[in-house]
Formats: sequence, C-alpha cells, structure tokens
Amino acid sequence: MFRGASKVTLDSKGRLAVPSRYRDRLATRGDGHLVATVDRDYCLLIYPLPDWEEIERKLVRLPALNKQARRLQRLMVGYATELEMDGHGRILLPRELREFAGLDRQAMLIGQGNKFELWDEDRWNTRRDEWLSDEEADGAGLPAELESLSL
Amino acid sequence: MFRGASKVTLDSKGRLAVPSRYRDRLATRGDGHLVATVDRDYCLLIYPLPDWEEIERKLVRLPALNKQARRLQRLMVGYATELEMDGHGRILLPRELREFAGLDRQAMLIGQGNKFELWDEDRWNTRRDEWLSDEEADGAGLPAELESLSL
DNA sequence: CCCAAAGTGGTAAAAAGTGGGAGAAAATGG
DNA sequence: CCATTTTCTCCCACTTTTTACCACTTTGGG
Repeated sequence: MFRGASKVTLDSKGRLAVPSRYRDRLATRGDGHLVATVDRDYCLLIYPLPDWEEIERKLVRLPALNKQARRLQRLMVGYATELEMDGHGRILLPRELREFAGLDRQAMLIGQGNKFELWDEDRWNTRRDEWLSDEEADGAGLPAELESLSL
Repeated sequence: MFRGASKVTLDSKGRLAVPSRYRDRLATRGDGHLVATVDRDYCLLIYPLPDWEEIERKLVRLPALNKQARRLQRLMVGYATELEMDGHGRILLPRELREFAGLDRQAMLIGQGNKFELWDEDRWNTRRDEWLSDEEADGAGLPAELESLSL
C-alpha cells in the first residue's frame, strides 16, 4: 500500500526524486520500472509496471463500440509511458505528461494504494480545499457505505 | 479508549512528545507504530497502526465511481503517514501534515476513543468556542439518536 | 530536599536531494 | 547523405535534510 503525501520538486530537466521510503517497494515490484499516465483530474498516475500491465489488459478488453470506453483507452493507454529510476532514485517525466498536468517545479506526490498521483502543488492545494469545503455543504446524498463508515 | 486533552509542544524539528500516560497503550497496540492523516476540520488524526489499517481497508473498498468516496480516499489515504515513536516517546510529524493543520508550536492532543486528534492550539480554542455558542442557537433539528441521548 | 521520570534541545554522521557537465544519440536542414 | 544543432542520458559532485544519539532542564512524587 502506498500512502502519504510528499512535497517534491522537478528539476529543470523534469526529473523527480522518488521519496526514499518508497524506493525499496518499487525496486522489488517491477524492478524499478514504472508507468505514468494521465488522470481526468489533470494529474498524473504512476504505477509499478506489473500493476499497470494488469490495468492495461482490462482497458484493452473493454467493448470497442462504447464511446466512454474508447475515450478511457485513448487517454490512459495513449499517454502511458514507461519510466525507469536512475541511480539516485529519480524518474524523468516526459514533457508531454508534465504539460498535461501543469507540472512546473513544486509538486505533490500522493500515495493511493497501488499507485501514486502526481499533482502540481498549487492545483492540489486548491482542489483539496474545494473538496473539504464541499463536503460540509453536502452531507446528504451519500451512499450507504459512507453513511455507516466510522473513522 | 483514549481520552482527555493535553497541551503539547512541537519542537523546531516538528517532534511531538506523546504524553506518558498513553505510551504503554501505544507500545502494546502496534508496537509504537502510528499513522497520522488529515481531517476535514484541518486537524490531524492519529491512529495506532492496526486500527488505521482496518479503516484503510474500508476506505479502499468504497465504490470508486462515487465522487464523495473518491475524495475521502484521496485525502485520508493520500495523507496517511506511518510514524514511529523514538526512544523518548516522541513522534516526528512530516512537514506536509504540519502545514495542513497549521501546526507551529503549541498544539492540543485530544483523545477520541480509538484515535487522537491533534489541533493547533489557537484553532482548537476558537473552534471550541464556536461549537459551544452554536449549540445554544440550535437545540431543535437533531437526529433521533441525539434526541434520545441522556448525558 | 532529593531522586526519578519526563520533556526539551542540540550535535554529528549518514542519507537523501539537487544541480550540472560531457558524451551519445537523435533531429533538423542544407 | 552529410553536417550542425539540439536533446537526451548517464555520471559525478555538492548541498541540504534527516535521523539517531546524547545531554541538560524541568517537573512531580516520595
């Protein structure tokens, strides 16, 4: 399980130092090979290669006639890029992906179970505060699983 | 059951000395391993690792297509960070979590059953007084569980 | 008043993060 | 097809942060 938020910086070449607490996991699972792709919230998703391959298999099996399915395939498979950690545990993010996610220098790497999300820091903070203030406004209309959830 | 409010201080490195009356409990339950994450009221939640893992299991099982569920996952799992007590019963709170909760130096550690809440002291006092003055204004409109509650 | 335990702060070694440069590869244009 | 320029990749060196350990101060109880 990947958890936790880390503030990270991209250098002028677009390299990102993976926080050291994740490196062992990533070196084991997939031998340091990762795959980055895009998310509908304009951030990047980063998977260990084996986990991505499983997702990719599911994606390509989706019904080709369904419009939603084709869109998902186009975006996720279309942007999926294999990355490898260098000797210092850094990954080089392709320009195309950086531009998609508005990544410039300060970014947030968010552990999300089997994957990471990578956000431009300002965008993350803005969206996060939106989510937090929204949740109070709502309250009703939650699925049963959430209503009964005790934390 | 964790109970009670303690005024605590964070040192310049962001370390927090856990009040000694909780240490035995925490050393037993989870071998001194804790997990801190965020709460929608801009404070931190601190769980013994085993208790957190149970909550995390529930979180990741929530329906992935539901917007509210996704937000909750993003925030709670996304910020969840494993911590370990040092030889003096202190835990080091990551910068990201301190910034989220506005923690600087003076803080309040609030026992809440299976977990703790950690608040910036000023924010705690302000919010507490808001709650107290608000509750008088309300009175009506309580759910059945609260109506029938005798204290 | 003294002792023990808890709290607080600092230091030094190690690890992680950051930046840059030289050579190789690829792209561009004549 | 060749020459020039740009981009990419690998490697090295420096800086900052982290972490483990130690020492002192304060508090509370006997």
